[in-house]
Amino acid sequence: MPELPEVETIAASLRRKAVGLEIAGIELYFPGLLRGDAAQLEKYRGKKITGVLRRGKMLLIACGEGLHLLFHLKMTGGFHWARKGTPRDAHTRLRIAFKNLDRDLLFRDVRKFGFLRCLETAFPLAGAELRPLGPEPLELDGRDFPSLLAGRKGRLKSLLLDQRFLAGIGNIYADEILFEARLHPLTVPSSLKVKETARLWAAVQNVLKKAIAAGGSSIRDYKDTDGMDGLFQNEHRVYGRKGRPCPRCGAKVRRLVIGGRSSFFCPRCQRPRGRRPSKGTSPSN
DNA sequence: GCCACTGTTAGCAT
DNA sequence: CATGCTAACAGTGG
Repeated sequence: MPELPEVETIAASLRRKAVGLEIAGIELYFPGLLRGDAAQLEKYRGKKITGVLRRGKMLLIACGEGLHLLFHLKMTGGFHWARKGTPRDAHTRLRIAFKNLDRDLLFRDVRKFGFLRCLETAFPLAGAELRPLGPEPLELDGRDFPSLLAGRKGRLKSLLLDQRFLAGIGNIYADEILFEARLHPLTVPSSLKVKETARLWAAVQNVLKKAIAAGGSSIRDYKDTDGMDGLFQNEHRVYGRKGRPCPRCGAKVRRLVIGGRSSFFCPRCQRPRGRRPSKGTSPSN
């Protein structure tokens, strides 16, 4: 589910509605969610939420005294508020109750890929989960972008999905970025010309900013913290649009499997150039 | 029922 | 090291 724009939307919402609340207790319904010792959760009782950060696709809830809750939502994780006493459904993995509040914050995750790590450090960004991440795409200086592509031999689509390259881009936004930049997903990154690199950088910025402004993309599971859908799916130009006309030239959008991921692109606007032989299968639908 | 597909990435192979 | 494929899980749709 959540890529950078969705996690940013969730973080902003929690920042507005959860900062300042005092944690009354945390209930863990699915032990597999927690990386680490369940006893750590006890330390959060009585702590106030002091801030909410996003790093790549990860969400960091700061609770003072160096205590942080680090969530990765993976494919289907998400938060929502529920009245105290509302029965949890089968996919609710965690509940956070607050002092003097009649609503709890619930974490749901159908596929159970998500995780929670309790960090007890003033420098959570240096931890094992966050340290390997590449730069934040919306904070990086564009002048530093070209060097990130130097010597990269794989496929551009796969590189965009590599969180050590840039943090936060997932399958939807990789395809939308490549379309906007008019670059074929199989392009060899190190072969990009100066102008193509500039187009790619601009596309990264534009697509992510527009998606955040729209509250992210809701394809099937994603809802924000208040149960609202994002709107950016209405602006998708290639993702999930196989066989439909390219909004730029009218050619039929094609689908390739690259690195096991569906990849949608316009065969006319995104010409194969500097491309390596496709190892992707040719899906029949 | 079976098969393909899904917004992620850790872990393993090459 | 860099790159590529797949399994982990649960649900949906053809």
